Amino acid sequence: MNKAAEAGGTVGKALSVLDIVAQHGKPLKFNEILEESDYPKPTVFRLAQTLVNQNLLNFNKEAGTYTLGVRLITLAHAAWKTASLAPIARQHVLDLAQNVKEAVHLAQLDNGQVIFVDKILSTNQYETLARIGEVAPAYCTGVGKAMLAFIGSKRLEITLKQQSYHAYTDNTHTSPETLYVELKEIQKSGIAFDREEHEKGIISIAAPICTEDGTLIGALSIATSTSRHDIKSLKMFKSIIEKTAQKISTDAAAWQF
Amino acid sequence: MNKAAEAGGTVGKALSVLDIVAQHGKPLKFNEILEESDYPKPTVFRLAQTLVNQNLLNFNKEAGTYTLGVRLITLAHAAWKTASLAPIARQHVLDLAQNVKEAVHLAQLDNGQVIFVDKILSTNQYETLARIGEVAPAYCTGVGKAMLAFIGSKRLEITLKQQSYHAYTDNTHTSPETLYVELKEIQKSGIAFDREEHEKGIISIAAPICTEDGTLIGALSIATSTSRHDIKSLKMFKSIIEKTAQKISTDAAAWQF
DNA sequence: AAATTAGTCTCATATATTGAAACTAAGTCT
DNA sequence: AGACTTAGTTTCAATATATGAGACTAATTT
Repeated sequence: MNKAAEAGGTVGKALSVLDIVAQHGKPLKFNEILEESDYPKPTVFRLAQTLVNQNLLNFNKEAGTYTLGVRLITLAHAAWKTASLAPIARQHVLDLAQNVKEAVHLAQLDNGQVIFVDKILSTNQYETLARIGEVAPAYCTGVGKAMLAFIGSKRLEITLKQQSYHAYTDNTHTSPETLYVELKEIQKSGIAFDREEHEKGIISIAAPICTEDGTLIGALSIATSTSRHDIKSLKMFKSIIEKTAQKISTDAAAWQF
Repeated sequence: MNKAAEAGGTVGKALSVLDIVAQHGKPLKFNEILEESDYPKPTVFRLAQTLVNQNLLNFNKEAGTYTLGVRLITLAHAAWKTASLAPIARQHVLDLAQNVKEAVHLAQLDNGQVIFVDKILSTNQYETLARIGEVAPAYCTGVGKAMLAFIGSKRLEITLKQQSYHAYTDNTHTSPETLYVELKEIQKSGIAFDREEHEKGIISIAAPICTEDGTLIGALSIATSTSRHDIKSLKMFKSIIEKTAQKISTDAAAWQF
């Protein structure tokens, strides 16, 4: 289950421990970490110690629990600023959100997973902050499918295998085959839809963001609820979302990507 | 210069490379990393490779440059959600910002440094996002001094030594001695001020956030510019900022901290 | 074409990591 | 209480891993 953990190095093992803590999202006792880990007790113990020394993990002496360390937040700030599309795209994402008065999401692909690098919500503009960095599956989200469609055939082949095809709703793709058919359509139309595939009641329209030479760098979506829109009315946004994606693309090119 | 890098382990060395990339905030060539690093060429090379394998670094094959990897953003999201005060304090921070119509900052202390875990700006509510995770020195910021004053004497002693005492402005403390005198006052009053010590024209009033039993967990500040306020008028906010800190403290206690 | 520089690879050596087992500390049960 | 279970920590010899001087290659520069 730990994605990149099979790597031999010590660093990989340490990160697998970090992942375990991250995935649970709550303070974990040593034993809980141990059970999830593939490594023997003393090894995990030392790995945890190392991570604590490095401020990547935090050890609460009273409760005897581990949580993620604040150093990660510092690192991520730098990552977000330099390695993500977000700072470049920000103004365009804001403009789009203002324009359509709906939630706008900016995402990138990492290891077959969707990572949201920016989110602007229409109703409560503050909620946004809490959700940057969230991950979602690629095969059942608008941004995910938009990116898969333009990822290139070799990488797509690998990525299709990485997906879990869990049926979140009745509309979720449960096999690479049906997904592949839809991706072909998306390649033609340049636009992807999420038809309540990840969450009942939530739909979205998404467009890929590519560089001049066609390299995929991210995706953009307008997400809303079935109470306010349906797929038909989302199609109205096709033109504006494509234009925004285009603007982000040119800005990204200017700023060496 | 690399804080926790002297640790013997491989993980520490790898992180020191990560830090180098993070600190520069731009794509770095191998050689640039090498020059900053204390380790010999092949070692740094392999460390970088490992980090790329782990998705902590990103290697741009065309440009031959390294940037931070998106995996950090995912990790940080988890860290922010579980290990920082921000999600617990959020509503109170928002309320305070609405109330005073000035920027409100929420910070924690890590290794003698201030880390901003939440920021709400009065004017442009969007700018906030870009700055979470930013770090600042403790000895010349409102939140920093508020935290130092309540950190406890043994930890204070260590932390005072970690500060650089660089004179950002004419008002910056340049020695532990004068700083210590002010910290004593802050302990009495329970409130700290930034008198343009970090940046000319920027002042703030800050309050520590402690648990029931007096353990420091963070700090809160209202920051503004000298064009809108002076220290005297900032004192108006003493009561409201203390009340907010108190509310956050009780909420934090309820949610096991 | 020669010289310089940046980046990658090799391999004997040194070192850090490993994990079975033993141990301590802290609960649980009878 | 004392015996029993479980969680957390330490030891230490065996071993796998990381190390880095130097060699090599690729790409620039002179």
